[in-house]
Order: sequence, then structure tokens, then C-alpha cells
Amino acid sequence: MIRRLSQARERGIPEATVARLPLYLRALNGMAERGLATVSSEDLAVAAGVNSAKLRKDLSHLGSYGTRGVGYDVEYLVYQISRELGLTQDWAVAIVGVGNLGRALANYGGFVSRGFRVAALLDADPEVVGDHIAGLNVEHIDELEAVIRRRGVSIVVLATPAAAAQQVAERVIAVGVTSILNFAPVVLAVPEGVDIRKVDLSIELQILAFHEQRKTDRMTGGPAMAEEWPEAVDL
Amino acid sequence: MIRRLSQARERGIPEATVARLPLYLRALNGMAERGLATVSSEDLAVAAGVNSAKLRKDLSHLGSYGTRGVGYDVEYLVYQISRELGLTQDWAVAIVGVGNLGRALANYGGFVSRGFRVAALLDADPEVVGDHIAGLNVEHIDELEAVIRRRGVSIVVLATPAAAAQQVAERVIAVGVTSILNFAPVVLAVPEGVDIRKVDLSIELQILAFHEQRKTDRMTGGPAMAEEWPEAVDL
DNA sequence: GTCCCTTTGTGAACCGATGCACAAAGTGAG
DNA sequence: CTCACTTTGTGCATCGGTTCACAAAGGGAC
Ligand SMILES: NC(=O)c1ccc[n+]([C@@H]2O[C@H](COP(=O)([O-])OP(=O)(O)OC[C@H]3O[C@@H](n4cnc5c(N)ncnc54)[C@H](O)[C@@H]3O)[C@@H](O)[C@H]2O)c1
Ligand SMILES: NC(=O)c1ccc[n+]([C@@H]2O[C@H](COP(=O)([O-])OP(=O)(O)OC[C@H]3O[C@@H](n4cnc5c(N)ncnc54)[C@H](O)[C@@H]3O)[C@@H](O)[C@H]2O)c1
Repeated sequence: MIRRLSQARERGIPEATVARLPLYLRALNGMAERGLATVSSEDLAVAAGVNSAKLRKDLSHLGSYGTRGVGYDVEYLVYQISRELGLTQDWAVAIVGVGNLGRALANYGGFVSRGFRVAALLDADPEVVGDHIAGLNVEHIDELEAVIRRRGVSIVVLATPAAAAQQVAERVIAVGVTSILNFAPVVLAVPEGVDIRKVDLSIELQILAFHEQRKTDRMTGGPAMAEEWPEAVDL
Repeated sequence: MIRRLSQARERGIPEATVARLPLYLRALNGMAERGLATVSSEDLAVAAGVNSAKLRKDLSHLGSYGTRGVGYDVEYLVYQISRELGLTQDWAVAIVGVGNLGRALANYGGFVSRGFRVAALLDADPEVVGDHIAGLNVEHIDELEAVIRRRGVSIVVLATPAAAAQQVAERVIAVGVTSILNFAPVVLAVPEGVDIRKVDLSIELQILAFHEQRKTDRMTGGPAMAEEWPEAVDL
């Protein structure tokens, strides 16, 4: 039983690797545009901002697509990563909540660039419903289930206020959607098998603030040991 | 030498913990609003969508703020986490690039909610400069250095096109900014000591697509072993 | 063909993060 | 005061991910 070759590709690519593949893909596309035919793991790693050993291990999970002494064929690797990520097919995306953020997303070009097609915009506000944005008609949230089914939507982007997000999520899950990108600042409770990814601006800023504080603390000599425990800070 | 108490807080909170503190904080704020006085690690963990052992270990890195047999005092914990994250001070944020996304961010309320204040909007387009958005005047990118200094900006949000991001980053770093939140789809090259966090819609969608593909593959019986290696897919 | 040079693919050590499971600490009833 | 009960804080095993470092593979010169 020779499983050597497919062994790596067999059963699951590490999550950390999956998260980096889009990065490699972007770097490779840039190189393809500049006419590069092959690239070494070292060069690609630099372009993607990772260490070359990590890059090679990541790629090895897809298969053995490099040539020792030469590197990787740019076009071929683009194709393999695209296929692995599922970008060779077309994904219909619905954006629910067409406010400030939803509008920006709908108008975003980089969306379509790679296999993703905004297939529907939905909102609850009668003022917004009927608007034409980025060539699409904003439909009423009551139509949610029908629209998802009719357009074959498989990925939903949630850009509603936090209060509405859970409820909308439940509805789209009920129609069979299992991939959600959530911009609302809430923890969504979803059944097993549904993938949620969240983008949370506020959390990112708080993480930056934490490190920023550490940096400036260090400058000013850090908090004096005595002060650090102000002893019963009453609230 | 009694270091027991401060020992945990000594030297660095794990990065993974820092990333979850904002989540706990949000859950705690909700509880405080609903009038809860204390909360057990179990309840808080559920609200934040994590496992309770992890929550307790995370909190133990800040200090020993719970009461065995009772739980955590909600108000006190809010205070401690806020302090740790640096949210007790006010952070001036500048948004560079006031297009679709920059506008949405500028108008975003949840921004201000926690210590973050949008102190400046900057753009290169003469059409946009001078616009009034969310009570702020959009200033010209030429003023970047002056504005950052004058307003005491310590966190910069990059919402320019990808092509401009690196150049803008270099300029703000040169004036002393060391915390950047980047929305442009590029890997920024920055010197040691500068913290970059990136938000990349396209990457999130690609990760979702990967898992979605796996799920549907499974449904349809998965790719047949024979097909899996189409043997020399020529490009 | 042989030899040298480059670069891949991966075994193995390491490191940080997770989650179990329990002793220690505290509450409250009687 | 004692006892039963609750819940924290953490030691420890485990796991996934990172990095090093090198043998194996391939290319090209001659
Ligand atoms: N604007 C930003 O930069 C930003 C940044 C980070 C996070 N967010 C989050 O993204 C979400 C949207 O932000 P925004 O600034 O666009 O808010 P917004 O108020 O401008 O837009 C929300 C839209 O959702 C619609 N809506 C409300 N309930 C709905 C429902 N049940 N079904 C469908 N649509 C519904 C509203 O009619 C409105 O058009 C919020 O949760 C916000 O916290 C926004
Ligand atoms: N719109 C989205 O939903 C979205 C989503 C994900 C990522 N992004 C990324 O965010 C960035 C902004 O997206 P957008 O849709 O707002 O684009 P946009 O073109 O609407 O806005 C970009 C703005 O940046 C300004 N700008 C250009 N060069 C500049 C410079 N050197 N200095 C200062 N300002 C400059 C432009 O004048 C314009 O106003 C892009 O990199 C995009 O890829 C956008």
C-alpha cells in the first residue's frame, strides 16, 4: 500500500496552514503578473511575510509541488492553492444589513476578484429596501430564505446591528447555510457543523491598545511596584 | 520574598489571552447592564463562547480576582480588564483613506464606545479633502505628520488602496506611531517594535470557502481516489 | 556519465496553548 | 464551630504549531 504521495493531502490540512494559503496565493498572483515563472520558498516566504521553513511545510500539506534545486512553478502553484481553497468554483455571497458597513462591502471590488460574487443584499429598513447598490437591488429581509435558495447562496456576510445578528444567523442556518462571516460584535451561538468567522474592529483596537500601553509603560520606567496594587480600588 | 500574588501578573500575559480579554469585557458589560453583581467562570465562559477552564486560566494571568465559592465581582472585573487592556486611558486614532471603508469606520459608533476617539481623517484625493464626516474635517495627506503630532495620535487605521499602504505606513512610523490596524490587502514590512494587525475580508472568505468545499465534498462522497490526482494537470 | 550547487521536503526538538481534574479556599446553614 | 457545598486557581498531560537542520532530489556544467 503506497500512501506516501497522497498521505500528506489525506485528511485535513492544519487550520493554521489554511489561514496562510490565501496569503501565499496573493503573493503568487503578484509574481505571476510580474512574469516570474518559478519562485523559491525563500522568496515566496519573504513576499508573504513568513519564515521559509513554515512555507515549505505548509505547501507540503497540499502535495509535493516543488522541484528541488529550482523552486515552485508560479502558475502551477497558483492553480493548486486555488483548487485547494475552493476558488476554482464560484461562490454566491449574500450581505445582510446594508448600512454603513454593508454598503462598503457591497462596493468592494476585491470581493469579486476571487471566485466570490455578491448575489444578494438584504435589509430590514423599508428606506433601504429597493435601493440600487453596486448594481444590485436591496431586498427585504422577509425574502431572506427565498433569496438564499433561489440564488444558491452558500456564504452569508452579517453586517446588521449586534441585536439582530443572532436571529438572522438562525434563519440562514435553517435554510442550510453553514458558512457565516460576522461583523456584528456578538458571540453567535450556532450548531455543530456551522463555520463562523468574525471580524471585530473593536477587538483589534483593544489588542493594539494593550501593546501600546505596554510599550509606553516601559518607556516611563513601568509602573512602580508599589503602585501596581493600589490596595482595594473601590468601585 | 513573597511573589505569590504578583507572580502571575509579572512579565507578560499570553497573546492568546490578550486576544480574548475584549471578549470577556464585552460579555461583562452586558451583565453589568443587566444588573448582575457577580458571575461564575462557568456563566461568563458561556457568554463569551469559551471553555470555563480557559477563562479561569486567562483571568488568573491578571491576578486573583475571584472569590471561591462565589465567582467574580462583575464591576471589579470590568475595571481590572479595562485597566489591563489600557482602556482607562483615551486613545486618539487617525483613519487614513476615507473611501467606502474609511467612511464606514468613521461613522461607526462602537469605535468611540471604548476609549477610542477618532481624532483625524486623512485622504489624498482633493475631492474628498474638506468633506465633513462624522463631525470631522477630512485633511490632506500632506498634513499627515503634523496632524499626528498635533493630535497625539497613537493608533493609525489604514484604509487606503493596497498600493498606498506601505508608503503611508512608513510615514506614520517615522513620526513615532507603533500601532497600526491595516485593512489593505498587503503584507506591510515594518521595523521591529511596530505592531501591525490586519483585517482582511478576502482571506476570511477564502477560509470559509475552503471549509465549505470540504463539507460539500463530503456530502457527495468526496473526490474519488482516482480523480484526486488528475496526473499532470497542465497549465 | 560524474560532480557540484541549489533548494525541497520532513524528522525531531521545542514552545505556547488547551483542557482535565482536583486541592484549596471560601460561603452559608445549623 | 462544624459540615456540606460551591467555585476558584493551577499542576499536569496533551496537542497543534513553529523552527531548526539536514538528507534526498534535481539541475547544469563539463
Ligand atoms: N461601520 C463599521 O465600520 C463597523 C465596524 C465594525 C463593526 N461594525 C458592526 O457591523 C454592523 C453594521 O454596522 P453599520 O455601521 O453598517 O451599522 P448600520 O446601522 O449603518 O447598518 C445596519 C443595517 O442593518 C439593517 N438591519 C437592522 N436589523 C436588521 C435585520 N433584522 N435584518 C436585516 N437588516 C437589518 C439596518 O436597517 C441597517 O441598514 C454592526 O453590528 C456594527 O457593530 C461596523
Ligand atoms: N470596502 C471594503 O469593504 C473593503 C473590504 C476589505 C478591504 N478593503 C480594503 O480597504 C482599502 C480601502 O477600501 P475602499 O473600498 O474604501 O477603497 P476606496 O477606493 O473607496 O477608498 C480609498 C481611499 O483612499 C484614498 N487614498 C488613496 N491613496 C491615498 C494615499 N496615498 N494617502 C491617503 N489616502 C489615499 C483615496 O482617495 C480613497 O478615498 C482597500 O485597500 C481595500 O482593498 C476594503
